[in-house]
Amino acid sequence: MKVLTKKTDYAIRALLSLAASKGSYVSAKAISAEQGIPYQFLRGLLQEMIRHNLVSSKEGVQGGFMLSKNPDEIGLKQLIGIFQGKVEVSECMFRKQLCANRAKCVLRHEIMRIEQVVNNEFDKITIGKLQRDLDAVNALRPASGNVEEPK
Amino acid sequence: MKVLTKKTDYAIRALLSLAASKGSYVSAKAISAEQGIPYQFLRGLLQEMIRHNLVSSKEGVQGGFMLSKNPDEIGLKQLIGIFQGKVEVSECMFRKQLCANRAKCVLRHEIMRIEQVVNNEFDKITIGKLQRDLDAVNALRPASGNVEEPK
DNA sequence: TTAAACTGATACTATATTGATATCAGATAA
DNA sequence: TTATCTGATATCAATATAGTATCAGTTTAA
Repeated sequence: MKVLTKKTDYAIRALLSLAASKGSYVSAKAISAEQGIPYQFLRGLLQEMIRHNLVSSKEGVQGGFMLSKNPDEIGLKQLIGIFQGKVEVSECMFRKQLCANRAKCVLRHEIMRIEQVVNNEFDKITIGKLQRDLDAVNALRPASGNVEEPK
Repeated sequence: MKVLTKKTDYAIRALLSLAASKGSYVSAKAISAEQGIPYQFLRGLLQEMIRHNLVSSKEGVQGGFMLSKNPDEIGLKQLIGIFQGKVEVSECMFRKQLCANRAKCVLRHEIMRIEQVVNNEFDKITIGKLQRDLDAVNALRPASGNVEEPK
């Protein structure tokens, strides 16, 4: 059971790159190189994030992408929602009718509680928070800089 | 992001059927009919659960399956582990080397906390607990019995 | 004024996972 | 001795995931 797919993972990293270059446009090519994300794949993710108003873009030379929100307003809950679909227990929940099986409904009740907890936690993890955590880590081990990419 | 796949869902229901017939063997056919689970699919799940010592079987006429553990000792955490793989953040976690990207590691730290919370919660939900919840529900609305299966 | 550096949009492909079906061999009870 | 079961596999379709390719259009700067 993978919690984060590549899409979400890459999206987070891309947003961290944008957050680090606050105020200026960063090209997909630059993000791709910096974060090791397949270029065309990344482009798709960026387009998706434009559609959700997380980033804005500028075409042409010197163009690229920029955050269109405060990093603290971009939470993992939303990103997971965009790239992996809303966290849900099972399809059963979307049927407007009573579950065919009572057991499932009992289960559902239990799990919806967990669902809420998980969503709350994911919501608390924002790009802003990750950025600060990242800075803290880098401050502790300044020698490694941002290289040290193991092959 | 689906929390429970059909496999886990079906497995839970099958175990509830077995828990309800404590002490006697229940055939896959009976479970299949009772819970609306595709017969051969269910058989596979039951075999898998035998391998994990959750149920035992008896071949031949009047044969079937039986719980080989106390219902309170079968938790969702284990079932999810069996049918969906252990809850994990991303593949990155299994690499014995440092993550290529620092951000991912920061993220990982955050998410491992959630992972723990989720696992603890899932562990608390056992077949025994669901069975009791189910009984409580049925006691409240005895009129509906165990029919009322919407087509 | 045009070439290079960009994004927008979309179509496509490969692989893995999920959900499900089919078949045959062997055990067991009536 | 046959109908009712499980054991063990093999196969398959649908969907999701991950990644690639292409072409059109925009913008800057030489």
